[in-house]
Amino acid sequence: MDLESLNSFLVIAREKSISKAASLLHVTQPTLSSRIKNLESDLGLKLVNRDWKGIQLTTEGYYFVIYISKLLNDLDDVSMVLKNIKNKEDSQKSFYAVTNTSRLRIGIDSWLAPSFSMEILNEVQKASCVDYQIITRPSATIEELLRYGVIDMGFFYHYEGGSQYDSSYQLVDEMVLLFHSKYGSISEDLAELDFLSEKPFLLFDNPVLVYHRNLSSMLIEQFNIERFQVVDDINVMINTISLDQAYTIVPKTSVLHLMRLFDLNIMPIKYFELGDQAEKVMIKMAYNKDSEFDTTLESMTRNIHQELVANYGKK
Amino acid sequence: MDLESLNSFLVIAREKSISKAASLLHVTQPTLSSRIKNLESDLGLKLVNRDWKGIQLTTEGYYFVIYISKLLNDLDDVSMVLKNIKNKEDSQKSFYAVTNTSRLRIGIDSWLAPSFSMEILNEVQKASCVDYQIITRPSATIEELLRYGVIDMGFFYHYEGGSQYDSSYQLVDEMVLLFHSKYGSISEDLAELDFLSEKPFLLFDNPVLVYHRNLSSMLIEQFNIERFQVVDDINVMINTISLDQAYTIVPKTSVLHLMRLFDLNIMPIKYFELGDQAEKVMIKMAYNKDSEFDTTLESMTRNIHQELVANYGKK
DNA sequence: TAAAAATACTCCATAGGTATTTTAT
DNA sequence: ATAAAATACCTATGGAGTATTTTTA
Repeated sequence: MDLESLNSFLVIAREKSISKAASLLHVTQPTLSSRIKNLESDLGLKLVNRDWKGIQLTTEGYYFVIYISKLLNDLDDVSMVLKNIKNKEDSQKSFYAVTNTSRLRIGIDSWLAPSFSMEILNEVQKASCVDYQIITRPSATIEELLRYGVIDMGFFYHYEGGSQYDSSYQLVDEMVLLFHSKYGSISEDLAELDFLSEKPFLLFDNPVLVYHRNLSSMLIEQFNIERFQVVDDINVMINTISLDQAYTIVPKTSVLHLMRLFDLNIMPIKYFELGDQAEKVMIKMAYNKDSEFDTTLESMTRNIHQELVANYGKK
Repeated sequence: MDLESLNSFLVIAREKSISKAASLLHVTQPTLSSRIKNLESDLGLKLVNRDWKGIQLTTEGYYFVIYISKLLNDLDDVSMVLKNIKNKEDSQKSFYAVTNTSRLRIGIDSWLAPSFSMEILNEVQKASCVDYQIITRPSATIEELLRYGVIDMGFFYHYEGGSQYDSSYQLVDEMVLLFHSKYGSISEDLAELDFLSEKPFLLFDNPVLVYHRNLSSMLIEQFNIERFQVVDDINVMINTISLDQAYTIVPKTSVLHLMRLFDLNIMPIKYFELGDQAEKVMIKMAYNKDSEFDTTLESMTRNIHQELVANYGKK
């Protein structure tokens, strides 16, 4: 699987014709033909249906386009930014700030960032650390960056089977059920909830959120969920629920920053902590022992952990 | 630039040695040497500094790692999801929902989604359209997906030089200055603001947000901003400002869903609409004329546009 | 001198081209 | 018959290997 093929696939998807795409890309038709053939065999599935009038995307092809187009755009953008750093000296000042290597780098999982960044920023401020940078990425990437030594501290969801950290603290994140506030306060027994069958379950379509996907599969079986609605952004999720179009289950921390709004009834959403009725997820906080900030990091991580435990409770 | 090289670069970055990376990747040292050499010449810059003890990342190298690691993870995840659709039949039910082709697909820019999704979901509900999907991506991707015919309707920021749409409505988004509420209500004259020089400017480090980058460069020149803080997530941005660690400027729509919290003083943030003092950005709403939903789309888009204008004003 | 990376050179795998066949209407 | 994609086959580029040299503490 190479970038050239991925781009070719996008052009083919747009033109709905290998021949047209070929002339646009200044290559021959058989070349493109074999490119997507290779792509398909790499993935182990058909991306397009061939037909004498041209081609059309398969279900998988549609799904692939939606992700690949963002991916290639992202790559282009990063390359462009890097090239601009070198070329344009008028943007130097601001990009120096962005790329400055000597600052403290803290990575946070994108779902944890809305709530955790508050305690983290507070602690950074206390340590009177002026040059720092918060990097928000999916958990797997945060773990990787920590291993690479590119970030000094990381806050992320940890799945079983992941690597071990000696220099880390942890925190348990439990699941909460989110639903429209017009439904009465719910009892302990989930099976009694009527909207579980009336409304669709809001499924998070983000390939990156492995744990959410696994969790969903589990729930679907456990509660025999039949109807689904799909969403890929937490704000859209919140809006969907507040319009009573669906219900869902998320890790508590991802909506912690919103709970005050739920409680004050500023947002018509209620939540129910599932406790042992759903699998919990583990949050890890680790720092890089090889970092130049080593001693500071140790105490910062400990303080942040204490702060988080105090604010969000449970172990 | 190919995926193999990008992955090799990550392993080299982690191992801080070409030789070690080579043995891990089961290739020879000269092979890897030439791979990153090619990568560097593609990008037109040095990613690593060579030295007799091994290699270390340049400033640009650091920046690149942070983006590339997410990018490759994303690609792996998408491939994995697609493979799973085919293989595991137990996840069929939920993934059918995700990949179902016949539903109405609506794309929204990630920054517009928190506020716009409310009106859009409302309209979808009114049209009693049960099978729909909201796709959240950067504006450039939304435009592309619309052109590909992969989504039926799109809401995105439009930059000059972009393509034209006959089937579209538009809306002007103006800039707002965000700062801690402890500062008094500000006058019309930005030059008088004391915190403009006291606090750092919060820069959004997201290569995807071209318009924000351009805007920043403009402001930096206009107000001669010297100090910067860097952020890559809107929630972290809000938290930073509410801790009075910085101020910033964003398109109004991206914080519309939070303004009520600012006004009610639930969040200690004030905003000031910059009006003509900063360049405005254009929001486009377009639909796909070739879609099977054609007639419905026409009226839906119009209704949503009316609704948005009524709620968020100005043209 | 030693450990790492760069260079020089060779080879072969494969991507891409040309010519042709297949397919479906 | 036609317009598109697939197949067969050939060619040549460039990626990967081996052997060697350069670099610097």
